[in-house]
Amino acid sequence: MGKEELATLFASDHDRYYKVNIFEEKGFKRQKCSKCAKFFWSQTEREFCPDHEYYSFIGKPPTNKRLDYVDTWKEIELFFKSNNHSIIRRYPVVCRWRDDLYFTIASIVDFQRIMENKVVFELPSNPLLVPQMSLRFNDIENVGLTGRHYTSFCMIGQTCNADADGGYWKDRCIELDYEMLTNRLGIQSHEIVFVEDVWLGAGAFGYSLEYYVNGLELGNAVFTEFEGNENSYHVMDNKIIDMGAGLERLSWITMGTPTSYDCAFGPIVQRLVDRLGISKDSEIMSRYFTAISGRLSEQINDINTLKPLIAKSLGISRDELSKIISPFEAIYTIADHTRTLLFAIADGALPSNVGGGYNLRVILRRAISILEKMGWDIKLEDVTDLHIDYLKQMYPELEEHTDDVRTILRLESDRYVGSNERMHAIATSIKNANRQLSVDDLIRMYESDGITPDFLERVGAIDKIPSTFYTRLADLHTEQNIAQTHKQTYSLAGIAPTKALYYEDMSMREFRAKIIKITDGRNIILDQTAFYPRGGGQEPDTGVLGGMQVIEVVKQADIIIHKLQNRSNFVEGQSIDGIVNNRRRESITKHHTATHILNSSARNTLGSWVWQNSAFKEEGYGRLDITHHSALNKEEIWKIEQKANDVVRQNLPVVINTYSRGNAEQYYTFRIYQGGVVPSNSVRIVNINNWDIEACGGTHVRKTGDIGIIKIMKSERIQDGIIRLEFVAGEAALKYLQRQESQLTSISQSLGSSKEKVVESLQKMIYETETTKKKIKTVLRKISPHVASSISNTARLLPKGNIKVYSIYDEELDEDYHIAIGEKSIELDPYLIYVALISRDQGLRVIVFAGEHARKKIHAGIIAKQLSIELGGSGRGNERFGQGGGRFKDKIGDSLKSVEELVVKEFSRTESEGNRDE
RNA sequence: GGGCCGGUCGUCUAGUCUGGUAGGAUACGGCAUUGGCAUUGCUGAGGCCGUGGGUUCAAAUCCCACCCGGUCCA
Repeated sequence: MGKEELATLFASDHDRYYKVNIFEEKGFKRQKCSKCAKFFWSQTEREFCPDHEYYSFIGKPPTNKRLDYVDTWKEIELFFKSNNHSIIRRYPVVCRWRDDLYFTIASIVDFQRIMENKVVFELPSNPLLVPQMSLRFNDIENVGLTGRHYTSFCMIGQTCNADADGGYWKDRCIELDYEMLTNRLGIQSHEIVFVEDVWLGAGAFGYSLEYYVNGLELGNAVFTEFEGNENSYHVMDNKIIDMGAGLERLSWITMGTPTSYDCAFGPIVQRLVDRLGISKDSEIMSRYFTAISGRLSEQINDINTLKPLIAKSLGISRDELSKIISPFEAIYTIADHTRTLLFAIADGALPSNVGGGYNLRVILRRAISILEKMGWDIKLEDVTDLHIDYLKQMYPELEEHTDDVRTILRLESDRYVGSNERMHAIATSIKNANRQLSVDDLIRMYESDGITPDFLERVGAIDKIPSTFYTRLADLHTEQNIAQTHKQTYSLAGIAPTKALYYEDMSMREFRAKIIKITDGRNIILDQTAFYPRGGGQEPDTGVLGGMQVIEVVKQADIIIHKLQNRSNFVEGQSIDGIVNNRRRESITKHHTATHILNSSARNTLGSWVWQNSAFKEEGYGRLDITHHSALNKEEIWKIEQKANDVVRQNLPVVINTYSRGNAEQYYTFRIYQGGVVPSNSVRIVNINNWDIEACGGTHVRKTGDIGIIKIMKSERIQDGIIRLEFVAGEAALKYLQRQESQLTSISQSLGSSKEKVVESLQKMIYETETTKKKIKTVLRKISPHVASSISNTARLLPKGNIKVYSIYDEELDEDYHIAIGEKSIELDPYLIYVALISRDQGLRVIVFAGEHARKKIHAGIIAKQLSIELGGSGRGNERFGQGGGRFKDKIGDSLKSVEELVVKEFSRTESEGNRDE
């Protein structure tokens, strides 16, 4: 079902879907927009829906209240609190509870969990209100320019499950919103317009009412009533209201400032304006942004084409307008970008070149380049401090991250400088080389070095940007194929959840259970089991079930499936005994608890931006990927290891309890989601004496001392922003250390040294090898004239052309020697042909030199080639020098004999050719 | 998540397509010119061509894997 059909469906019964009590009570009438045919409700007669209106509130807000950003929130918070809503702390902007999103893009996302490809809603309270900071990067170009676009904004989420305790449906929802607008914000009710719309999501849909004041959309109440598809749908058991309203806009409507940025970033903008000494023409600004609001539409979404038109209507030149507006556009953009970075970094995201981090790096560099372009000496981290100072009233947690945010911003700013220097160096070399660049060159430079054609044009490396550049670039990115990982699933309809004995008693290794179902003779489902299934990065248990080997255990929903190595002849209903491989489970368990300890140890050592990215726990070793901006050095690794082992030695208790998700999140914060998405309503919290607290379904030791020792084997940067630690714990650590020692022992034995002095001995050996190499070179240089002259004397004179031939087979010296000697020999004797056959491990090498006179008749390359072919290989070269080789060592004698013959033949050939030429 | 680019004396780089003695610049050492310096000339030292495999008589060069750095897109 498409959006249009849905709209028709709901409009056909608008009294059922859109009419709410308050409309009746307050005299709102349904009307049709004469421009776009949308239906809307308002108290006054209107020709158009608010989509076609100017922002008439700019300069003259429709209320007597003036509420800045934070005060607007406080007002709304108070209102909903007094109407039985729980006020929920904001969720992180980094969306750790959904695999399909990097960032939280709307308030409703907080309460959505994906379970088996279906979205389910889980509200920690009902009804509730949340000031959810949300990040969106799809409209970056308009940020700072339009007065209302952001990369981050606060979406006030009024969320309600209509069918749960305390729930309400559309009448109450709109009544509350109406009251909020009129009583709390003081807006005249005849200014409010509700527009009918529909909402269509994955597997669910509903209708919505958007509310506008003076052309500005303030909020949208979505009523998700149905689930299913066009062919079959039904009313949901738990209908959901998702009302989202932008705090920036709610504040803006009361303030009537030129832009909403003046509200959201009020004190920040003011400080920057003061510091930079910018003068403000409020009159022109108000008129300009009012004009923008009316003209910016889907037809004209490029603000730059609008600017000349607006300048004309304001009666000033384009330059004059630009002079007034540009500094503010810059300040607004910087304020927006820094606020987004502040929230993202505080919540544990890092700028990088992959994943969501890329968006952060883009806006960070964008902000810096604006600062550069304006010539302003302002640091991003100073702006984030201003934000923190303002927003801490609403979001006190930001203050804890002040230093960490500064650290990351400084680091990234420095990286930008480095990358900028590289860009300039490349541009300069292009300019100096005076090379013409093709469109392909430009595309390659952009994609692989980040050098934009705009930059090249600005610095004068190219004359102008080829017209085809952007279309070519767009073409390159239209085709994208996304690889889907396929997971094996079993049809398990009607099977009861397996009782997880491994949770009830983590020490249980033997149990008796009844077989519920068998497929393939190999996949066994039991009524209960002590086998831990694969999950959360922990490898499954192995062991024995009814005498058969279990090689794999997986969990699908709440059902655990055991895979046997071979087909069994068990029957359903039979009772069998299970035995879990104890050694394996113990070792995996130690590695798992060690992962938690290391994770917190890394965060304490490195900084609060460290989160677990993923982890893997095997019998023999563990792997922990953490988010961190730079590769680790030896000292950092040692520190992390040290702290982790301190925790082990303190023998802290590991306490596991189950909480409801809402309570766990609000009490322990989102730090608990290190392992990623938890797909259930109750959360198992593993608490290592408050050193580390994580939501985790894995098996753990009772006390940290049980781990024995944790040893980090290595760290590597697997991608930008992610560091992998590989480690061993318990017995695996001991084995690792023993292996290391035995290697060290054998190295020191080979060196004839002791383990204590092995480094010293090795360095000495390397030094000796190097000096020996040098000595050989010197010796060769010194003796080569003497060897050359003796070669010249012993060479045999050929019957023709005064040419001498020297040939040798050498089993001891290498080609470097013969190249040096050959070179020297022909220099000394211009009539000489020097041929060396050199033995190698397998096969042999041929070196041929021809002196200055000899080469007039004899081509060294040809001699080398022919000799090599005889020897089962091939060769090449020029008149002076040729080389080649072959495999047949047994033909050396023959070849050596045939050298003279070959030379004579070659001589006569060139002789006759020479005659022909004459 | 999907791509792309790069890694060669201390530093900057040519050579890679098309396999054949790794070359230049700069800094460094020595000698000469000079009262001294700048300069200039001559000369010397400095390279497991990121690592490991493969192909080949022969690999900086071609193929594969990995490591390190950079970058674009979703």
